[in-house]
Amino acid sequence: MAKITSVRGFRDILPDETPKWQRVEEKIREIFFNFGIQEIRTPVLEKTELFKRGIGEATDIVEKEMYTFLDRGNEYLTMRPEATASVIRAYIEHHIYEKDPVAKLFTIGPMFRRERPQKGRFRQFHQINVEFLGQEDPRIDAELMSMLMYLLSEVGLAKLKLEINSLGCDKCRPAFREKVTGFLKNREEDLCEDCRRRLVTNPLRIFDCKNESCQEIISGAPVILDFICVECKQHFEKVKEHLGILHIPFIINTKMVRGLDYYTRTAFEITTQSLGAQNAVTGGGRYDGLVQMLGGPNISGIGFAIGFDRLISMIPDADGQDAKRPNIFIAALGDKAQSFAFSLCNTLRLAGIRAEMDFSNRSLKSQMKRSNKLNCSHTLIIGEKEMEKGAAQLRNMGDGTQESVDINDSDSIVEQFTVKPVTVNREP
RNA sequence: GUGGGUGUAGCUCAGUUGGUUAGAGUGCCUGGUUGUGGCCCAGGAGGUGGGGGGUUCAAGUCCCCUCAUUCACCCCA
Repeated sequence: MAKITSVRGFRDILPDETPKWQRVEEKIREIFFNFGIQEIRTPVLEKTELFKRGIGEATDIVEKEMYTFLDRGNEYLTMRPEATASVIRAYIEHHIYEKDPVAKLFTIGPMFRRERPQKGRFRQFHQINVEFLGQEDPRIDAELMSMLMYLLSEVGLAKLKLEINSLGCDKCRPAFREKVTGFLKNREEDLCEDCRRRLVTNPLRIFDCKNESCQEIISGAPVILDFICVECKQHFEKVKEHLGILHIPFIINTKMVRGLDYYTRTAFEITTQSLGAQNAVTGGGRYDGLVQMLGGPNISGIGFAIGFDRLISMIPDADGQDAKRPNIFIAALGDKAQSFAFSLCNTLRLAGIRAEMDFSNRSLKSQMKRSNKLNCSHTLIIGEKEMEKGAAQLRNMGDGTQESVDINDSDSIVEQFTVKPVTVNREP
């Protein structure tokens, strides 16, 4: 029979890697807890319309990267390419703003975009999203970014670069957009092929172009910060001020624009070296018009997304951080001992002890080897002799010492391996 | 969607200008003690050379097609 392989761009995360994912996720949840951010879980499948309206019809994501299909009910559905639109949809649908004027939400899960896979880019990838809703105060922008920087350093990333910019609002951005378009129209012939196309579809993206000649042209282009309105300007000033208060280093990148249409005012991106071309670990920004655009009240919001896969690939391996719990391997020799061990193994597990055994009834040497390989702290040896005497040999795999234990007194074995519970006082 | 690289054992990879039984390390199994792991030693299993076609007396090696993968562009987290 021919092998069935996974779908292109969809990968398996194997047992070797999952402890790292768990460790990082645990750390992140802990930080979110301290910052008062609650988890929300939304479906992977949404109506296509949600993303068309939320992300923007003319964006690359919507135009050519979404997994969209006509459902049996004659309705277009899409595997979510990002999470913000879904979270806002749920926020509106369940009237979360009625319960509390401010909502701090996070979600973790797979997203889907049909791009050509490469380093740090998969068709199913994972994001950690945070959305702060109902807060227009620039301090929340600073709070969000400082938390993000803290979070990334806590999970082990170094040499992070925070870049910020303001994209203005729907009052001032259109004017700037026109200004830029006008400026670039005059130099259209010198732009690269892609940028000539962008001039029509999304002129602001030309700022991002890596082509040298385009960069040269754009360096003389109007700067958005000179065009944003007084309110946006003040907001941006306050954001910078409060990042300073929290001692968060940042650089202003007036050329940074975002790829999704819903962003307004504050936009930011954090990059590192070690990722190859996909150097963006995380990015985000303010989206004050999005809630309304999706049929809700006029509520402001700001959020970010971390590329979980990229994050994981940059974090050094645990190296013993996944602490070995006391555990035991039962080496049973002979049929009688094997069936006794089968039952004992279960008893130990039910008592909360990680226990393993080998059903093969192989030589003691082989079973010892396996115990060693599994990194067991102890091996309980039960053979014919032990079955007769009712006393097995408990070998410490660290120092090689052995002691005799009563095999019918499983309670005392359990006691030896039980970790003393640590009491945690957590405010309700 | 565009361009380049790479597909040889479970894994990481060698393999000279085409040449006879395709190798190493690691992992796996067994043995070196009547029933004691790690280190060491010995032996063993494991390969349709990604797939298909072609050139040739002869192809893992050269050519074409195809698939997969990877890096970059694009785009983004």
